[in-house]
Amino acid sequence: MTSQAVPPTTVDRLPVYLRCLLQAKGMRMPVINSVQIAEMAGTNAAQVRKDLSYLGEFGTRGIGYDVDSLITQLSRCLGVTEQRRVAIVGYGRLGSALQSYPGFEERGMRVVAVLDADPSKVGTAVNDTAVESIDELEAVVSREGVEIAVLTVPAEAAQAVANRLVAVGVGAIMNFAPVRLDLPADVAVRQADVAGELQVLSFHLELQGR
Amino acid sequence: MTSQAVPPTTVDRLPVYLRCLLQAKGMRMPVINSVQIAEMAGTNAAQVRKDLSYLGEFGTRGIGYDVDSLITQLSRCLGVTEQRRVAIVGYGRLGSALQSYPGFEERGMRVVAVLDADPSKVGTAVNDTAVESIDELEAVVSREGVEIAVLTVPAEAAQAVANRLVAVGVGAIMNFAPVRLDLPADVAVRQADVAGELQVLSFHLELQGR
DNA sequence: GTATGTGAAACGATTCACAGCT
DNA sequence: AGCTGTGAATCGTTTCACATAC
Repeated sequence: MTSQAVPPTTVDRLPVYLRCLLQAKGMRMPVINSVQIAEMAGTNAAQVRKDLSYLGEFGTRGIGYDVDSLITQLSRCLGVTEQRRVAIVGYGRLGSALQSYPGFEERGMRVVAVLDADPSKVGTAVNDTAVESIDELEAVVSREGVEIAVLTVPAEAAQAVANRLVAVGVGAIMNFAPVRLDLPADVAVRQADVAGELQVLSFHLELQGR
Repeated sequence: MTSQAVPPTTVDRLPVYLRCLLQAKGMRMPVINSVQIAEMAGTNAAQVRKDLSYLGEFGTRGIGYDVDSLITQLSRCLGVTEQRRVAIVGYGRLGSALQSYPGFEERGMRVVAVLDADPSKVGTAVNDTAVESIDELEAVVSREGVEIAVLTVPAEAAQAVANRLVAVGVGAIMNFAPVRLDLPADVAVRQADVAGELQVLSFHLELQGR
């Protein structure tokens, strides 16, 4: 039923659509159409319809999309009907900021473990989760059933830690260290590089002679 | 000299190339070729050459690229030969993590101002920068010559704060709030949405039946 | 009448393959 | 001989426009 081969560009937009639909639900809209979704998401209606059509036929011609049912469908496609089990590896400033970010729970992400190499940080309790030693990485990942890891360790450590995560079965990694990870093709990796993003903004300023 | 119309996909990769070159410089490599850059950056050689060719002719046939001079060229294109003046707006956990991130300075970004709406945070000194009131936004931006703003305010406040930033002449905004900003076309905007990124990873897990 | 779903057209990005320079 | 720079070919994405369904 779920057609294979959803284009990557489409996948990147799905979380945006889901956010818009939740917002529409918050505004008590029972039904929404592609023009409205596009407006909220910052794209155009044709794009919205094409994107959704890769996942199935969720709309009703002449009417639009039922907000609740489209939320259900998108959540299913994104695999966030159950909370995903997330570990934060590296409890520095960024790691701790992410650990206490309230936006995760409501979007299907539960932080179930926090790891750090620094013994002085280990044992610190944050919310209901304690910081555990990175030496215990394998045990913690198994015990908690970690599915996604967020890497906020120093750049030098990132590859080694990623290797260990993959070896214990973690299939998805979001990497905040400014290094490219070399991992098996079946592991999903997203790279976050804030300084790099700022440089892209700087490029645009430069173009305008600023 | 700088040819117009560099494809956006190319621009996104330029910070990656610059990072790789700095790494090569650190390894005392005087010269590098497109195969080596590609390997470090996680692309292929043809892509690297095409990308660089949009910016100019920086290489020497039969030899490769002089590392130092390519660093200079890329830094120039990205507009980071001088430090860019950055303001962090919203001194919550994420804002404070970014404020103290050491990776900015070495990549051409200087945090010159930190703003927050909470009076209890105002006046707190961090590094050499004090947190100032968001009421003073216009004055601070002018005084410090802010070029790029990093928005780490609550989602509800993001659009209003962004409007004020643009009105005082900020031309580039990196937005961490999970809302699409509606701004004039000449303002450069990058959206960061960590929860959304994690949902994309979740999609890939779901595909593999995980 | 209205809005979806989708082939076809237009557009943009990546890869190929080689001429041109060192 | 070796590596860049680049047209041409391929591939993927977006947009158009309309048949189809309500």
